[in-house]
Amino acid sequence: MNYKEFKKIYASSSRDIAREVFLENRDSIQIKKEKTAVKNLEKIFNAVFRISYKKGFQAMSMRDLSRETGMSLGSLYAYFSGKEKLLCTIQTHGWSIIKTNLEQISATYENPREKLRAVIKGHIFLSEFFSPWFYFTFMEARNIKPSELETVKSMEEYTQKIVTNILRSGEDQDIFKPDNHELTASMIKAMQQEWYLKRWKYRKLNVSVDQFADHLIDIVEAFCLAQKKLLVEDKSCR
Amino acid sequence: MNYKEFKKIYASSSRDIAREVFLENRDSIQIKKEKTAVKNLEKIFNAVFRISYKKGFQAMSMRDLSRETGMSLGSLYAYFSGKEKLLCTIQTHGWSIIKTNLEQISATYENPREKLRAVIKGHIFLSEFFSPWFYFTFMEARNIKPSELETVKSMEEYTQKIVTNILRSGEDQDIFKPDNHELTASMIKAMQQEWYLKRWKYRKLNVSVDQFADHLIDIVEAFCLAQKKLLVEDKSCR
DNA sequence: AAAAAAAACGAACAGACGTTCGCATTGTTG
DNA sequence: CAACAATGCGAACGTCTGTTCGTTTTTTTT
Repeated sequence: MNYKEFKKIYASSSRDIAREVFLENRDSIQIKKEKTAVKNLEKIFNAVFRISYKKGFQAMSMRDLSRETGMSLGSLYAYFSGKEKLLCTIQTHGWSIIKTNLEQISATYENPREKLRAVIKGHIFLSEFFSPWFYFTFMEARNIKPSELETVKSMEEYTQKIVTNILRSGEDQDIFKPDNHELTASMIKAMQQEWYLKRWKYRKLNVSVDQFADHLIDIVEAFCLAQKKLLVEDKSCR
Repeated sequence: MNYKEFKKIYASSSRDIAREVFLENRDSIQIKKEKTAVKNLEKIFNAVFRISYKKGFQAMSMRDLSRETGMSLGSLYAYFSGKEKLLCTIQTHGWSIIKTNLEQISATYENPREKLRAVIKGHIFLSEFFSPWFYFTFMEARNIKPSELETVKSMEEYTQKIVTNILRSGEDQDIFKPDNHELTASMIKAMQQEWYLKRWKYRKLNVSVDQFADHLIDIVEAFCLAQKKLLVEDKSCR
């Protein structure tokens, strides 16, 4: 599967995401009409991402946000009870996007090698598709208050566990070689994060998301596959 | 080389770093006596790192810094002309630490395989030793003003180029297999960064810096070494 | 088109921010 | 132990912050 095919299957617009957030927070949002609320939520999120990317969420003032969205200060507070709540909503929903999609992808495949490929690629393609959400979720994580922070950290551990488990079950079937799979999973995650944290670099290098994902999989398989399988190139599930 | 040996060779205290910063900025610092200045600079840097780690540099107020250092607001401004200057000084010196040490390590070895190992390990050991500097340099990079930002970005490219060049010269000597070395170097860097960005995770997993570095080198060599060399384990330069 | 509901507005407020500066304290020199 | 320089101090200033709320504008309903 390449990114183009991926997009066809998992297509969902930023409008769709805004609608999800609206339905989840209907009680705390003062706007009744779905159409109005969704339209403005979308505007708000995009503005937050644009400003935060440049100077960070803390440095973004509500007046910045008002200017960028074209909405007044008063209006903004009809959509969120405060700046803190806004941050928290984006964080929570960001993780929910990652979790939901990754679980679905993981459940689709049985064979560990295929599964590993699918999950690695899936994560990268997701981060490409929801780039601002991923970037924001990572970079602004430390700004949320301690009570919510535990939720976020457990999410982080959860997504890593998915990869660890694949490696472990692959080892049981003699497809992957034995090793410290927690550590390997961490490394994989670090390389996946690279894609959305340093996107500007790869645009400059003219590296496509497909190239990046394939390269990462090559590295992982060169290390993880049991030796005897190493020289037998399996192009079938590429 | 392991971390313990590394520390012996490259030992320098946070006091030493403070002295370097003092000597570099003697004209903009109002304090004349080296002993006083260095002592307080050290206090200031440590306080900045502690606070910034928790809530970020932007969110740190000068009153926070005053409280954490035990110095008055007025005193702080004798050491730095302003908050912006403080950020800039730490950023600049952080990169200088990385660059200077990495160049020295790189120059020590000739053989590409040894050189690659030394540079990878060196970077990780450096980041362990100067952990707050590395973390701060990465996480607060986007807060510096655009004019200085180019300097920082070129530093980033420079340190990556060191690895790219090793891979290239290794390919010429048939030690490494041909590939997109820029991309591989990026991946290596991403994994190196993982160590100082997520240090809490590895403390929890009980993974030592030596284990981490060795694991990373195993991954890199499994992928980079030319096939015929792959099964011949070379323990000599571990 | 009148009445009611929903949404948008932005001046105003209290508090926190970075920075300054006149004065107090400490350390050094003759 | 004066005299002086060096350093430390924190109240005070203007600006910017997040947030509120009475009002106006827009949309929907009658």
